[in-house]
Amino acid sequence: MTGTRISADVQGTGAETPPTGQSRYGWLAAALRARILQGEWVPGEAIPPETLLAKSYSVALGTMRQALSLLVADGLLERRHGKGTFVKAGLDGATMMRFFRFRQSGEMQSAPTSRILARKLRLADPHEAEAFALPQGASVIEVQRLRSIDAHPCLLETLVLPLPAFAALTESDTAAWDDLLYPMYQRVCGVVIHHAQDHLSFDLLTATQAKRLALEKGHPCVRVQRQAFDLFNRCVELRTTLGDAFAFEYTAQVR
Amino acid sequence: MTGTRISADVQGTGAETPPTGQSRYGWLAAALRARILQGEWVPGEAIPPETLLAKSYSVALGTMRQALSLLVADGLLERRHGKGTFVKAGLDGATMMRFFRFRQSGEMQSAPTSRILARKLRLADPHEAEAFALPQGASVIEVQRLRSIDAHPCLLETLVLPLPAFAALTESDTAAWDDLLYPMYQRVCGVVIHHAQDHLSFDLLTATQAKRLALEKGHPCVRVQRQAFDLFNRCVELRTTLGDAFAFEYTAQVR
DNA sequence: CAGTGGTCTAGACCACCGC
DNA sequence: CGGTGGTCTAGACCACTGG
Repeated sequence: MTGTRISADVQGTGAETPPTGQSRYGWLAAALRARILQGEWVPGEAIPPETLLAKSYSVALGTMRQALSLLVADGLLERRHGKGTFVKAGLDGATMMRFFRFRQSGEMQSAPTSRILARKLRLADPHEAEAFALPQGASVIEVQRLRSIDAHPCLLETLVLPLPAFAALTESDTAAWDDLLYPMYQRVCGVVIHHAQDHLSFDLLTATQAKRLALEKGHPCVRVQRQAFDLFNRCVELRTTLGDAFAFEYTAQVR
Repeated sequence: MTGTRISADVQGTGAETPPTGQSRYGWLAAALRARILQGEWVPGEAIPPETLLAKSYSVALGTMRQALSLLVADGLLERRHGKGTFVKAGLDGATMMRFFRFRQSGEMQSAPTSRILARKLRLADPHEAEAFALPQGASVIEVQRLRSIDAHPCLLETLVLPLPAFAALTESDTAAWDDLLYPMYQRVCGVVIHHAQDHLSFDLLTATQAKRLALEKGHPCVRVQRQAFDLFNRCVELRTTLGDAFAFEYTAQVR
C-alpha cells in the first residue's frame, strides 16, 4: 500500500483504475494477469518488453519489474534473459510417476504408455458438482485409464471431467488419446492446466482393481486424489490414481 | 554477473573481496551468510538495519535489499515490517505429524507425547559415516522413541546422531527429554536444524515394530526417512519414522 | 548489431511499530 | 515521535540472445 497521490491518477478512458488499497505493482500484476487470462497473449509467446510495458502504464521500470516478478512467482510468466518474458504453457501432466519407482528387471525402462479402459457420461455426484461449480444435475465424463511400463500395468486411473468444457472428448477416439492428457486438454478443449493438488493415502485393492493391475485382491496400494485447476483457478479435473504401495517412493523438503 | 568495474574496487583491508564472478548482491548475501553462520548475530535477534548495512558495504539500498531477499528465500532471515530483519530460529521439529492423521474416537486430540525406549552408543555404519562426514570407526548415538496421542502409540522412531556434536545427550536423563527434539538440540548441543529432507516409502511391520505400535505383524506402514541439516548444510540427524499406513494423509502441490 | 532482461545507483516518500 | 522495512522513481550500464 503506498502513495495514493490524490487526484494525480485520473486517466482518460475510465477503464483502468489507479491503485486502490494495493501497492502499485500489485495492481499492475492484477492488470497484466487479467490480460493474460483473457487471452491477449497466448501461452508460449512473449509479452511486450518491460520497458514498453512500463511506459504504457506510466510507471518506473523497477515497479513494472516488481509486478512481473509476482506473476513469475505465480507461475504465469517466465523470463528468459536476452529473449523476453513469456506466458507459461500449462503443466505437462507427466507428474504422476513422481510418486512411484517402478523398477523393471532389465536396465532402462521405457516411457509409460496409456490405454483407455472405459469412457462414459453420467451425472455429477454432489462432491463433483461442488468441485466443478456445476449446477445439480449436470453431467461429467468419467474415464478409466491404465498406465503401463513395458507392457506391465502400473497405475490405474479414474478421471472425471466437467461437461460442457470437455465436450470435445465425448466423441473422440479414445485409442488416439495422448499419453499426456494435459497438453491434449489444451489442444482439443482449450483448457490449460495451471496447477494441481495431490492428496495421498493408502488402501487395499478391491478385486476389480487388483485384476487390472495384475495384483492380488487386498494388496496394499497408494491412492492419489488429484484436483487440477485452470488459469482461472477453477477445478477442471478430478483424478484418482491407484498404484502398488511397494512401488511408492516420494521425497519432501522440510523448511 | 555484472559490472566488474575494473580496478575501481580495490579496498583497504584486503580482507573483503569485491564481486568475483558474481553479482554484487550475490556476493553481499554470501558475506552476510558467513557472518550469520559464524554466530555474529544470534538466531531470533535482529541484524543491523538495511540502511546501515548498505552504508557499511558502500552499496545502494536496493542492492542490499536484494541481497537480504536472497537470505530470506534461503530461510536464514526473516523481515518484519517496522521492526527489523531477524535471524531465523531453527525448525521446531513438530513437522512429523504432518504425514499422518490420527483420529481419536473422542473430539479434540491432545498434543503428542514422547517416550524414549532405548539409547545406545555404537559405531557408525558406512552409510551413516558418509552422511555425517565422519571418519570410519566414529561413534553415533542411536535412540528409539515412541510418540503417542492420548496414550495410544502412533509413531515409532529411530534416531541416529553423530558424536561428538551430540555428546551432551549421551548422559542426560532421557525421561527429561523434550517432546520437540530440535529446540532441545539447539539448547543443549548448540545445533540448529535449518532444513530437512523426508523420503517416504511403504513397508510391512516386523513383529517387534508391530508390538510397539500396538498393531499386528505384517500391518502396512509408512516409513519416513529423514535427513536433517544444520546451518552449514551438514547432515546432523538421521531419523526413520514408522506409522500406520492407514493413518497416512499427505497433500502435495503440483506446479 | 539491436533488443531483451539483469544489475546498480541515489534519492524520495510511505506504512508499520513501539515508545 | 523516531526507527524500521516497503514502495517508487529515473536513470545508467551490463550480460545474454539472435540475426
